[in-house]
Amino acid sequence: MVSLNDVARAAGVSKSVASRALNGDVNARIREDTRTRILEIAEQLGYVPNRRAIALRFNRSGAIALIVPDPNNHVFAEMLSGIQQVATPAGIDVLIGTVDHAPEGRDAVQRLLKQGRVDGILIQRREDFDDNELREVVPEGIPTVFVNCRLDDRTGSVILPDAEGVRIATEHLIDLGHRDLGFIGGSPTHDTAVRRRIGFEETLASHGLASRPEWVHELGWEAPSGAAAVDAILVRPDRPTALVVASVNAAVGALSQLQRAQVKVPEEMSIVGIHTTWVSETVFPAITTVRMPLSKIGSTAAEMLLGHLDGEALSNVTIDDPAPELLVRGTSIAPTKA
Amino acid sequence: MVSLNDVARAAGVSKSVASRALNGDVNARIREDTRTRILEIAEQLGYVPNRRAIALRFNRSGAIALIVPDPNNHVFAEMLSGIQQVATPAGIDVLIGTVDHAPEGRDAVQRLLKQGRVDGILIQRREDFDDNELREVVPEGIPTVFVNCRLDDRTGSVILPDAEGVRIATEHLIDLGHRDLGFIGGSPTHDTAVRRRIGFEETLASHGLASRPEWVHELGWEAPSGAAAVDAILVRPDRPTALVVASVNAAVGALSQLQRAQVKVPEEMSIVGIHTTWVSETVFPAITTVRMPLSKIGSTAAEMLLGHLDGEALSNVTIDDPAPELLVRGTSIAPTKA
DNA sequence: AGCAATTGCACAACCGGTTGCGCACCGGGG
DNA sequence: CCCCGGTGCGCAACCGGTTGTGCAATTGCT
Repeated sequence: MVSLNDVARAAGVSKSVASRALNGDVNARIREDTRTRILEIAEQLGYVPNRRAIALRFNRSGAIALIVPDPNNHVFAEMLSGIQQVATPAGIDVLIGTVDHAPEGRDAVQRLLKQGRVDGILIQRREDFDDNELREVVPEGIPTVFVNCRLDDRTGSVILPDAEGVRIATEHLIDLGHRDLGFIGGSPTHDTAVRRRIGFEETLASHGLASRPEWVHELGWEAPSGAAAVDAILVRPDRPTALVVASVNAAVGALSQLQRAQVKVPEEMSIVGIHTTWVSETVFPAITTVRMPLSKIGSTAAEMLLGHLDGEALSNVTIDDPAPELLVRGTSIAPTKA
Repeated sequence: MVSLNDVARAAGVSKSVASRALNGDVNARIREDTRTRILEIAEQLGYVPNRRAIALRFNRSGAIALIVPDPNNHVFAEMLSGIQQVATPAGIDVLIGTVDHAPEGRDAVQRLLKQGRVDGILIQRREDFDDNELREVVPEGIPTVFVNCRLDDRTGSVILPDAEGVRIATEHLIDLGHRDLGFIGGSPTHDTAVRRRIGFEETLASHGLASRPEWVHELGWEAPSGAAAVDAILVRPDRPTALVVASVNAAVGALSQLQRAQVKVPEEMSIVGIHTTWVSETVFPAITTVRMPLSKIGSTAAEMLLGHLDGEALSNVTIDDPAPELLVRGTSIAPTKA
């Protein structure tokens, strides 16, 4: 590796002049020909500043960590792309990590910062983390932005318009003529899951409809939970004619489980999910969903974190632009007269 | 952050003694009580060595990069878990990156190393990278292990038993009685795709069956490619009774497209895919697949890279333990007599 | 007691950058 | 001629560790 010293020596100047020339220091007094000579030699030698030295000098690593429950998740991938859109131009690298339950998880996350590997973290709540556990993993004082989740007494979060998204999904079904609606939600330990369920209940209420507790199942966001919720609904003698599923993976699980149970979708049961992925677009029938601004949540969170590292205050933001968008596919039609 | 200096000062010793005590330097001559005092104080102060300083001193960052075509991919996630299993205990962090086409992609990858952000890279070939482009992105001399792909003249690769996996899939169908087999493969620019197609052809040949070129489509590994391949097969008057699909996402695409075209799976068309994910297990019918040792490929590649960074030679390895495993699900049955 | 060997620790250089400051040299004005 | 200010550059400290070496104090031996 060619170092600043190598450049300086080749140019016949000292490290300091070389550094100032390469950084374009306007206050530096350097003869024009010296400056260009240094730049040329640096170019020629392929000089690249050593991040490790910079990191030590400025006590900044130039990296942030993204802590996710499960990298095997499309929602995460779209968020990541938004994060990279902000981080990469800023010269910031992104490190992906997962977090176990405390105390191992807590230690791992804190080590990242204490060791100076990263300057701050973006963290997505695990579905099975309650507030206390989340608080313990990310103690106050470490630069953190919560993504797609919120911890009540903490600032620094970016969330989606969850209630609004669910309202759009629910009203789509109501507009089609459905009156008997079920809800398959995430685990209620997760604040996002709670917001979505409330969005469902409120939308029903605003249309003068009642929520049927036996049709509301909050088991989790992944496919098996969606399938289990369908099982729980199908054992009952009376069924809803449509399901609002508060996640896309659970919607895939629900759809498949309905097909397994020989319930025709959408003829006998409509489904609307939240978020859209290649899977929900690919399966047959493709799933009607509400697209949420996932990429935007990533970019906004990254901007907030980077700003915070530069001294700006954290805040709690809800992404409302772009607005949630209904994507009508093949799993939602008017209820068939029985 | 508490530094070594802080510990030394609190213990009333010099940096050097503190460092040697904390590192358990056996050659160091330190009085026993001094040593324990230092350790206690370090513990008490919560001292954690600063990685940035270590990185600068040893010219090692303690991180590796995993370059993938698309983090939104289950295959990648399982590999990542294998990598983390090796890297984490070794104190090595993993940075996830993607790579564009040259020259931007090349520059981005090389900057990671030149800047000293990472010590080496694990790279998975993009489906649309030919040998030359891959070679350009990762020039000789930078510590690299190719994962799930191989570049002929380069050492340092870990691949799957691709031909063997496809053989198992193909023979499963032949054993069921299928004689008319189609093949949906990845883009032939990718060496893995080529190995799998060859595995298909050879298995057919070894059973005295002929491959029908019009039933062999190598469009890509993702769901839309699988769907497109199905379209291409269905337009013909004669059809195979079963499909070997060389990836799992394309298998999902193929299954859904068949359902769209009202072709009953598995009654009218069987499908066997390669790799298994929650999607292939969830959809209805669940897809019969061959599980490949994806986690192992990750751990093996990580071990090779870390070993190489410690001076060991690179090699080209095929993972044959655990062996590929046939998972019979719902998309493969004996052909129905027409 | 005298000398060598050993013990216990501190000093300082180094990794590769950035940056405050000082110094030599130059030209211009009184 | 002297002084002053500006110009162009180098010196050295610093970030936080590791490590070769030096030096005093203690110990051991005769």
